[in-house]
Amino acid sequence: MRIATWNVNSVRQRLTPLLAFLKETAPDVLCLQELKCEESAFPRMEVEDAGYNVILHGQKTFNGVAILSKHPIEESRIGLPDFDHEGQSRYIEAVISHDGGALRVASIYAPNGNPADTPKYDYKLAFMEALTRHAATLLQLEEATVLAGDYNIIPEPCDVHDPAAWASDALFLPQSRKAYRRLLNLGYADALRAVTDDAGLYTFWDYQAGAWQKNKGIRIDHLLLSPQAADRLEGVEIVKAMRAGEKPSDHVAIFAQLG
DNA sequence: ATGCCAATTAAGAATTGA
Repeated sequence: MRIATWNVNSVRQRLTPLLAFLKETAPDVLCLQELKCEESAFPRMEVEDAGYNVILHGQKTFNGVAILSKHPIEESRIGLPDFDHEGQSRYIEAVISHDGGALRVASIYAPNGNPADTPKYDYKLAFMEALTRHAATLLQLEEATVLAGDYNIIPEPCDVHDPAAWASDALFLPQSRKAYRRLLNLGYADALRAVTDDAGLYTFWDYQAGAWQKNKGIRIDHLLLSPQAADRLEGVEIVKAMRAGEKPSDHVAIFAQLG
């Protein structure tokens, strides 16, 4: 069972790379973020023709999340409980059935939060609080669960090319990192950190200032695994080559393989 | 310190992103 997450930065702009990705890597489940379109504009036919079931929560212009699955989608929820999302489509969750088992998967697009001295940062922290509450509830189900997506948080200094340059950024502020740790401390494993301590493993490179060419990246796309999922973890792969493709997203996909 | 680039909306430039 291979689960991937990818911030596509507009699913319509990224349709060709998306279909190529599905064909070449054949994920069992793919979580997408930043669709940047309403459901009616989502390329449903193309994705279904590629062999995927799809559920999504779209929104005009901004945000938007989806779950694509080769396997049946049994149940789903849109939005976090007890959270006023202010019209922003950032959370969708589904149960995927496969080989007689089940896997719960969430596709998450956490707020950026910049500039940090504005209500945008308050919203980021409020979202993380609501996500943490819900993640705690999900743990009580004692299921294999994967909380995947763009968390917009750099967990540790080893996850950013130049920690000092990001010190006052909403993605790397102590309160942001603390919110991420709080989520892990519930009992979730950061899939990448379960398999390696290596520094410099990034999932995002800015379009600007030659960030990709200079490898000035950050790690902000994460797969969080419940204990039942973490016990099945066999490997993690960041698909770095996607960033060098034609019309790339500024994010690349990351896979977790579960046995 | 700021822009650098990309996408959206909508018809030029503003907003958002990270």
